[in-house]
Amino acid sequence: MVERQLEKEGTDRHAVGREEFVKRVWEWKERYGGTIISQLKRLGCSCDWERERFTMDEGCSLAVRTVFKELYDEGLIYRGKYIINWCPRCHTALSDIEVEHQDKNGHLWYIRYPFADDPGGVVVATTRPETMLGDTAVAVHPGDERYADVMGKTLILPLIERHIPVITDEFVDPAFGTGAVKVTPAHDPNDFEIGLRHDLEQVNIMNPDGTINEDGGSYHGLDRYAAREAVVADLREQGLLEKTADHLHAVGHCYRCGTEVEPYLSTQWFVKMDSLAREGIDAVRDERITFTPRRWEKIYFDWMENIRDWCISRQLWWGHRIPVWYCDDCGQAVVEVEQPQRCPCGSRNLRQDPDVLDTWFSSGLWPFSTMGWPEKNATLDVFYPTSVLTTAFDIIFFWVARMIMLGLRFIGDVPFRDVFVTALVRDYEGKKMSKSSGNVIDPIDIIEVYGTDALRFTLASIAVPGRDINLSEERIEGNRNFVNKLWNAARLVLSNLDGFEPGGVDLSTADLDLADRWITSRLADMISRADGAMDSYNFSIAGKALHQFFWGDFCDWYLELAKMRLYKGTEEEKLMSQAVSCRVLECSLRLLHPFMPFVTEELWQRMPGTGDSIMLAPWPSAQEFEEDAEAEEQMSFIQSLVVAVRSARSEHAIPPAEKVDAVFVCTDDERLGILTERRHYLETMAGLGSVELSGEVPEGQFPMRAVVEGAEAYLSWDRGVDPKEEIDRLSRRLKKVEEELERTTAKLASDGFVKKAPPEVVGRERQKHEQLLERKDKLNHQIEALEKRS
RNA sequence: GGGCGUUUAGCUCAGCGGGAGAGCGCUGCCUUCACACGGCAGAGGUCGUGGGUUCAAAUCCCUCAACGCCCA
Repeated sequence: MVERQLEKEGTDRHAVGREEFVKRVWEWKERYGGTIISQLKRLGCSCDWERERFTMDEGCSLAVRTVFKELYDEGLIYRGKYIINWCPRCHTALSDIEVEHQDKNGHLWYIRYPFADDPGGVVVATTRPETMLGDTAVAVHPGDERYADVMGKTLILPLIERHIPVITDEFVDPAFGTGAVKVTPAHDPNDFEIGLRHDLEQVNIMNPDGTINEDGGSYHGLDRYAAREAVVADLREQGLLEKTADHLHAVGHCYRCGTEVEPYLSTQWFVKMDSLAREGIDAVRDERITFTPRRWEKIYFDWMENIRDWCISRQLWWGHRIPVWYCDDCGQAVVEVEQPQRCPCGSRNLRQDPDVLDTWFSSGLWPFSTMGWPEKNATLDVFYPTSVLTTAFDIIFFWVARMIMLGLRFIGDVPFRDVFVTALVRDYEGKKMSKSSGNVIDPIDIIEVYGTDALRFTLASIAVPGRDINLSEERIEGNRNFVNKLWNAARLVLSNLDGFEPGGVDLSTADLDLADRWITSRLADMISRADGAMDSYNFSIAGKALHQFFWGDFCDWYLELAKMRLYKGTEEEKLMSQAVSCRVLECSLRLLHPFMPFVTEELWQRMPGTGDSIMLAPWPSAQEFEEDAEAEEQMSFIQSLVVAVRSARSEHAIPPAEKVDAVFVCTDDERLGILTERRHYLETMAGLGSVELSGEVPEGQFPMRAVVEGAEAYLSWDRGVDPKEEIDRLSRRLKKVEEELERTTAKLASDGFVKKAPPEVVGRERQKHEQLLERKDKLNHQIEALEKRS
């Protein structure tokens, strides 16, 4: 960012100098570094802010120097001249993973290299003709018979006129191009390896800025792209360009600035990876560390098993300076944690290595450098290892793998137990958000419109492990409505607490109403589902369970029924209802708190008998509530009748305020008893006038009818209902029942099913079949009765 | 080239061996004393294609197709 700023000012870091540049980066950091922290705070993240750290802090710096020295003394850090990835714009080396590959349409140029002594020559194919200026051999596969007679011959490198040998190497793919490849040890990683095997000269033809140097002959001074055109033009003129073909190939780009990366021969510092990687692999293989979802472990293994030494030096000015000093007098390199005063040879002429370390080198130490390491201390003892690291997949290589390796090496234990790989938040079309495509959603903007609670609940409830999130505003809006629902439900509960004393009712011994027992049981069930989901990082399932419980059970049924007792009940009924409402609401708030921290805190503190902060309240346990199968079954029976009546009313467009008269018929005494006891539930929830309960089908008109499991409803409305419409309505229901019956009949008729399926599955199917038969029968009777009368 | 993921209601996605689901959108009714950012009811799907395993497949295996991602 600072470099971009300088560019706008028409200057660059070389012009302002190292000291000034570093000063400006610090200024930038002071001004904008707080952005992410303030975003986290707006999101309601309850971190221990006193422990906030920055990678360039002095403590981290000491850890970095200590690690460097230890690894150096052990021989795991070394300096050498190798092919690295070079960014000609940043003027620095990059590690392998800092290079991003993109497929590009290029060309494959076929170039003839003439023999030195004979007529003819060898044709090589290349995607980068300009690098031929640095060629020091041509290679073919040793088994390639086409080239059997040219192996060992000498060629003349066109344009440069250098004599180069034809060598054989297993690496060459006979199927690619002509089967003969040019070898440029200083400008291609594979050629570099070939060069070492065959002791070839390494001719570097490029300057650090990507222009051709004096070893590039007449092309000296041209940049690499201009040089390519010039080389191709000259070859064509000399008749050495055999042909040009279109070719798609991957081109590496700098992950910071996007410039095409140049494989470049230079002296850099490296970390030997094999032993570190092996320990890192073992830690995951024997499950001292577990990834969620598990499939990321495979990605981790693939990378760790094919890892190459890590180039850690950067020719940048911002970062931890490499703790190496070179003696001007004896040439020795001195590696120390603190700046040495003199060289072991006695000289005081020491110069520190100008390079800095890869930022991921210091980041890799984060789990312990932030806890005061290398000093032994209580923080480290208590908090290392941490329980879970949450991150996105694109950071597994950069950071997670390195934290694991360095943690194991320096602390002797894994830095964390679980690695939870979160989904990536993409835009509504599933595109990765990026500044260049302008589809970035700033969480702060969303928060301004919908609130943090809605955003958090949305992210959590669509976070399914292993799947990316397409974030759309509609979805957030829906959850903003849920926050609103929560607020209003709480308002209802809190505004009806006259005479209520927290703790005044002992719910464990109280004589609870059916609705109370039912909601408590539902709550217990929801808690255990949510708990299980959270344990396995299934936030989506947990969020849905909470949403369904709170809106679908608590608001739509429990509170509607509670109103009856709150507004018109006896003093005792009112108290009971207040107590249960409060208890369920309070518990819901605690469960919802991780998803919606702000609204739950606000409401919780308004509730009677709660403490200072919901953040300090214990997590609810399903054991606090009783699962009550009987209450659930009775309630669901009543619900089905209510829904049946409401359907009939709605489909005949009877206004909600109008009362409907009903006779409910149950042949089963127990069910009849339930209805008798809870007739007021039916009255309130279904909008009924006169209600009669009976063991027998009633005489009379009853133009609306309904069948549910175990009961029938006969309804009439004083303003009349068209019997024809009712016949149609019931026939539609009948059709559905008959369709389902066909399926169950076929299933039960199958010998294989009855014999081989588990008995409980067959039993369930039989029961379902019986119920469908009963419903079909009753619907038929009802339709017939209506037809007779019309 | 190697690997991974996705394909289910108009849209966004859950479900991953025994009853096709949610949210949004849509249709109808409702200014009911917490909430119209609401209530009630409803329409809508041969679960990408073609095979296989199984008594049973959206769910497991294989083929293909489309889209996306990672690595080389």
